[in-house]
Amino acid sequence: MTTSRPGERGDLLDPLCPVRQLLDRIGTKWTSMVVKVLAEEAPDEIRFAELRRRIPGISQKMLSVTLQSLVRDGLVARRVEPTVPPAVHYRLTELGLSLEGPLSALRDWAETHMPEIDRSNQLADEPAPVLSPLGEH
Amino acid sequence: MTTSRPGERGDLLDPLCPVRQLLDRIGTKWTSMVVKVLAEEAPDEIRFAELRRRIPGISQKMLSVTLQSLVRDGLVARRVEPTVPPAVHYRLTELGLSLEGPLSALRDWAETHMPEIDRSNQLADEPAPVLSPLGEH
DNA sequence: CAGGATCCATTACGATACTG
DNA sequence: CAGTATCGTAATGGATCCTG
Repeated sequence: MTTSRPGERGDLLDPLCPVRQLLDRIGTKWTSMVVKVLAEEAPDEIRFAELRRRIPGISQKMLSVTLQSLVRDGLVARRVEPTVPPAVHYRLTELGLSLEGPLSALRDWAETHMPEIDRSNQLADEPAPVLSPLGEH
Repeated sequence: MTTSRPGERGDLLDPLCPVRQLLDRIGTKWTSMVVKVLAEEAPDEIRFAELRRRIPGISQKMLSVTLQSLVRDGLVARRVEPTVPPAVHYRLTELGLSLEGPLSALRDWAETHMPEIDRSNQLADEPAPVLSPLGEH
């Protein structure tokens, strides 16, 4: 997301507190939604195409790279059935499941309070309020 | 972060679930750390320079834009003492404080489990393991 | 089916210099 | 002191085309 990862160079002086590292992973555009679907709608396993269907707007490529990242981080397990064509199944690992707690807490907060944040932004966008509105008749 | 904000165009078709919107804000590089310092080390208010001192590595500019974003979102309040030179104080709003709960839960998870994620990545980096290690003597 | 490879637009971030 | 302005770079994400 914001701190480098592919380059792997340049973050030599970063504090890199753990939460920052974590946000660099789950903060990418589709990750939180992929985890959510895996947690809430995939009791057992789910296939690539089915997962994609449940995430409106995600492209094949983005789902692919998002899943690869999650697999690499050990949050998601990938199982290939060597048929032709292949069938690939994904599920949360125990580690991934353990993340669901804090993550759903954040989701709840967001659902409750994002409207307030939106309102705050709207206020900031409006032209500066007139102190004594004499100009209006 | 990942979904547009300045452009404000192009996200016409995004699902934009609340948690995504939230992560776009708190997921930027310095935001979580600024909130943390405000929550844990600034019982009342804290000034710009003092805040900066508590966040090693942040530049003047990045602290500035991060704070502006937080103020605009209504998570942080800004108070200016009109002296010369000016003294500007920041503190979390109630909304910002209410975010601290979920956020610290995420922090705790990160401190506990990031090492596992790191190990998982190291495993992924190593050359593929030999199935029957006969080549080693 | 489940990706990989390319190309391209936008953005986030950093470094530096300047100001009321 | 607390910013703003400008510039350059790297990286994210989208669209499109190709394949075992």
